[in-house]
Amino acid sequence: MQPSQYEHLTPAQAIAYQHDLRRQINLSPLDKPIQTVGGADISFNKYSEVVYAGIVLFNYPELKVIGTATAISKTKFPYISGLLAFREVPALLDAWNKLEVKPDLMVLDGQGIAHERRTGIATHFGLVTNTPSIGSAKSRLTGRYDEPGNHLFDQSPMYDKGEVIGIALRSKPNCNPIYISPGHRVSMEQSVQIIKNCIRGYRIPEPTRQAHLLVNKIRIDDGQNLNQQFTLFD
DNA sequence: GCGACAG
DNA sequence: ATCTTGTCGC
Repeated sequence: MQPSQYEHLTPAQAIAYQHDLRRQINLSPLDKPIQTVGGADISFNKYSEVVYAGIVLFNYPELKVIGTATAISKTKFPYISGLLAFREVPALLDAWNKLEVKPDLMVLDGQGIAHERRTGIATHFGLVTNTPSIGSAKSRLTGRYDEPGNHLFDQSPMYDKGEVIGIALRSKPNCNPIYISPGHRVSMEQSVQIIKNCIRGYRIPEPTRQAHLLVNKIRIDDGQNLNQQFTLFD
């Protein structure tokens, strides 16, 4: 199945595809230390099919920005809880394909295996690109957990059907936790450690945080261009 | 049937 | 997710 064809899938077909993807997940630990990480996110205007995708590359663990890539495309696939990847991955791949050099690992805004079928957007993206990936979500999709303590990096495991599917991590005191889960080709423990190394005083880890700022900027800029074009005619 | 429900 | 200013709390 080609991501460019996702918009033609029915929800039932998308779910069937997730069952297929699930069998390909590999959560064995990374064998080599990573030197670069990428953060990805998308943005869009309410009621619009236009999506703005962006990826920011950093060296690791210093986290200096070493590159970016963006893409603007359209999607017909609606937002359906549990099927987020079918809406966002195609646009992210457009940005991904523009990168001169691919990062050793990607951090996505959403779940990895902390998903009812273990196929959150981070897992989906990791499988499609055959790249190690981690999911860092701002809210819970599924799984039960006890609230982690209120100190930096306090954590609590998330369970679903008897297995640990993620970690609720206190990335900043007095803020809600973030939900970390491996996407593909990285272990649960490594995922948490890498995300902790990407926290820079904000609740959201730097890769995803910078990607979010980037896509919002290109979205606003794009809106400015539209107004500018109309202005040229009056 | 009811409540939950990534972005 | 997006629309948006001030405001309560650490």
